Amino acid sequence: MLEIAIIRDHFDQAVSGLAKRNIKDAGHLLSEVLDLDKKRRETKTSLDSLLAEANAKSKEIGRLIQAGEKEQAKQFKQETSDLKNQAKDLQDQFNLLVNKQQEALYNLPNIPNRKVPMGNLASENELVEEWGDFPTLDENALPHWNLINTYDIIDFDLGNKLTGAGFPVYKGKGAKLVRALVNFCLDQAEAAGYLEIQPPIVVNETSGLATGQLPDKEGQMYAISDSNYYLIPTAEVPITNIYRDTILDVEDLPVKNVGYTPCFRREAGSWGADVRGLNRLHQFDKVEIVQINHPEHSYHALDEMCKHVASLLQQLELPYRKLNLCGGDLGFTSAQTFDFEVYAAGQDKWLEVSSVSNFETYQTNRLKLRCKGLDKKNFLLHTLNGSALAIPRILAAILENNQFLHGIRIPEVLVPYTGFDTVSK
RNA sequence: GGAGAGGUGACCGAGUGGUCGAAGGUGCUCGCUUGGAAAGCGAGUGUACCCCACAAGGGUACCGGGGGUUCGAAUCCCUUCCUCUCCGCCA
Repeated sequence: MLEIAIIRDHFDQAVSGLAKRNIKDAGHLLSEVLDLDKKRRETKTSLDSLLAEANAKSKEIGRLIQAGEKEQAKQFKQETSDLKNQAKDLQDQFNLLVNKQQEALYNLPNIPNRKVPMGNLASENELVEEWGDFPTLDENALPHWNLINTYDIIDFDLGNKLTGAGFPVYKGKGAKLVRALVNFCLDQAEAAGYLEIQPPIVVNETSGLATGQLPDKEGQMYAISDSNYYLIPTAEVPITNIYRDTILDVEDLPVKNVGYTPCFRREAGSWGADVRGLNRLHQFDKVEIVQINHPEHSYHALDEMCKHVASLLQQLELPYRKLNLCGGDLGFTSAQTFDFEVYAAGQDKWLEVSSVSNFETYQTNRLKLRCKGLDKKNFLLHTLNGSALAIPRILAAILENNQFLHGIRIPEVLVPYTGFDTVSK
């Protein structure tokens, strides 16, 4: 949720920022919010003074009763009662305005950082880095959804039997590869100073609201019936919510957490012919890095997190490209996002394996995650997160890029984790 | 799942309708004291919003969450969540 103070104090910047997202009437939307805010404050002011008067009279009643002046007290009671009735109406008005303002703010996306490029389509994302050479494959090279059958390491039919589409069963070396990748990612993050967290993978409604999955994106999460619990779509939700309603000290910063969790996504409506095999799943494994940082250092942290992701991909020998997402492609809550895509040679496609974002105060405003400054004043912190990494697509690229005639070579860095260097029949 | 107890500020812990944003203690900050430290003494020490210059100052709300009774509630009533103890069940 945007801070009302930002809209109030930097109106023009907010308008031009939102314009990058192709929101045409941004100026109109924002002035509406400011109008509501103005009314809200005016109502608050008169409500408060009414209540102040009623409180003063109430106290007086206490004194009058003790002094035995019953008649006077009786009259004050009546007066106070009237005041309270007026206050009640104002209170209702005030609550209505608060809700309206909040709703309006919920519907406004984050303001893109000024380095976010203009653009509407994914094709307009800015290529900022490219690494690695494309593998040269045999002409009989296969996409991973064929390879996994050949070597019997991942079984979609079985998953279908147990659950449904998008819930694969990993077997033998397939299962081992997943475990190896998770452990590799966790170890790398730990070495980079991240504290490992193993959170619940089921969260309540409050948590979903705080990180913004609710109320607008219910379609993304699986809800558990007969409770207000949800399966998490990413470890970001439980890990970030650890810090909901907290005030950190400057010395606590930066907070760096990493967590491995399965992630569950309904992906309602996004199932298509181009989404095969491991490219898009309803359940998948992901290692997520999260940082909470001082506003002055958050963009440095964003850079640091990108370098971390790049290092993982390089060690895994996967050719990748890094994209600075344009306004139109930017996630609702993000101020700036870099996507990492690896090249999967078997299907000749770039697969998004990591998305690293700075949310600035957009999340912390709802989370009420603040920091006590040296001047004793509280201010909102910045949150950042990124996948490091999304396992199935990494696995897909490894399988495809390292295939040879009778097997698949495992990247060297993974061998200590897998215990084998080749997948073969 | 059954029975009972309880949720108060950073922490411990008073408070059963009026002057309680909340006694007392601990912790923390600043000052005095000291060669230095400890002890001691004094002052301060929550969050959000509103007025105002985001100053000083003032106001409102908040004693797990929500609702109610009352002129007035941390205190009474309803509801919900959570914690603890005992019993049962169980990886």
